[in-house]
Amino acid sequence: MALNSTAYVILGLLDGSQRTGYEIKQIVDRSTRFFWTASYGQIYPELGRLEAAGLVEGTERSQGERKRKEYRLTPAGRQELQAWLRLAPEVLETRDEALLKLFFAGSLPDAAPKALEHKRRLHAEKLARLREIEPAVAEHATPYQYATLRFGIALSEFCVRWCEEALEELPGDGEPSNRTKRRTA
Amino acid sequence: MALNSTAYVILGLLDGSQRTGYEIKQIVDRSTRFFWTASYGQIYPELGRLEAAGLVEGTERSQGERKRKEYRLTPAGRQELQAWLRLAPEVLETRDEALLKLFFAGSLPDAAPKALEHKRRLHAEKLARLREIEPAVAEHATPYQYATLRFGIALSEFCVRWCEEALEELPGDGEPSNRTKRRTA
DNA sequence: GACTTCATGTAATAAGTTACATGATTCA
DNA sequence: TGAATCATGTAACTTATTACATGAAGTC
Repeated sequence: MALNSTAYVILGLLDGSQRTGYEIKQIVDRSTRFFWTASYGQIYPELGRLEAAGLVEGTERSQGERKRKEYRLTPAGRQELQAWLRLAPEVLETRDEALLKLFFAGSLPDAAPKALEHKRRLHAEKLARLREIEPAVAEHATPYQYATLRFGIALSEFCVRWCEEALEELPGDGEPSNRTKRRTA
Repeated sequence: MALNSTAYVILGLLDGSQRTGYEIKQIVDRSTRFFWTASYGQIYPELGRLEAAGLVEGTERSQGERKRKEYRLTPAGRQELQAWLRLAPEVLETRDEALLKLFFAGSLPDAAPKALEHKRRLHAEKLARLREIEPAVAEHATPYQYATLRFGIALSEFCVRWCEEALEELPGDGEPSNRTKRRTA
């Protein structure tokens, strides 16, 4: 059937519960966002395509004047989700701007500690957000969903620690004006 | 000037060396690829735009009939690179399909150990590629470039270990037919 | 002579973000 | 009554991938 990744996020979130596009977006933002994002501009058109393909089914649940369309998985949609789950995952990508700046830190004095400090801060912020949602996930989500969260937490902790250690090991650390290493190769 | 991220990868790689688009792609594939990718479809058009903006300068170095255009950084290009290095990094994104499958593992019996095994394998493969290039990087690259590589290695090791531990902690591990947890919430 | 690498580029497509437009309901 | 939240959707744009087309030079 060749669906895109957003489609599987939607199918997965609809398995067992009926949800609106808005609710799907809310859940993504509080859970999969940390390793897989989706925007309204993807979710709403994709819901339409999935409905046309018979993988989800939408029901109007408008209360009064307020429109609201709840989607649920069809048997075909569930099969599609399971078929995807059986395939070996391939995508494993990262975009880390702080690391890119560290990579090029030879082009500007003092860029390395700055990059490491910022990287540390970004991981610490992510860690804080993950810890915030932890109690709710531990109670309400599946053990697998909780496992992905614990992975995110452990990973962020590791990254924060690594940055701190790298900052300490940096030659000339502490003393701000001591910038030696330069490069022209 | 509002350049895109590919532009900075190019500027960074041209600082100190003249290179062709082809060489830039080769270097990206062996270094920044692990945290920041760029394809030919981005690199060649971007080199054209950067030249039009006066940030890089290309020189024909065709040997015989074989065309070859080497680019080098202009002073304006170097300033642009340094200005970018001074800004706080923001982008920190991950796309992890294995984690997404673990997240939805409640929708298919046995999906969780499979996802974890695949995730472990992907990290182990990445780790192997990073270790392969380590000696060359340790010798020829800047200490900052080497630092980013060591981060990649340490991170991959962490991920491999986490997957192994998670597999052990999984209820019903080892015995293949013992799949309990299901979910319909 | 065949294969690989060096080398440049474009076209088509896919994926993803952001901003906008609209409006009801709920809560303080 | 004013702000926040619920709710749907589209348009414009940016970003990125993939495949294609072309051909010289070097290697086995």
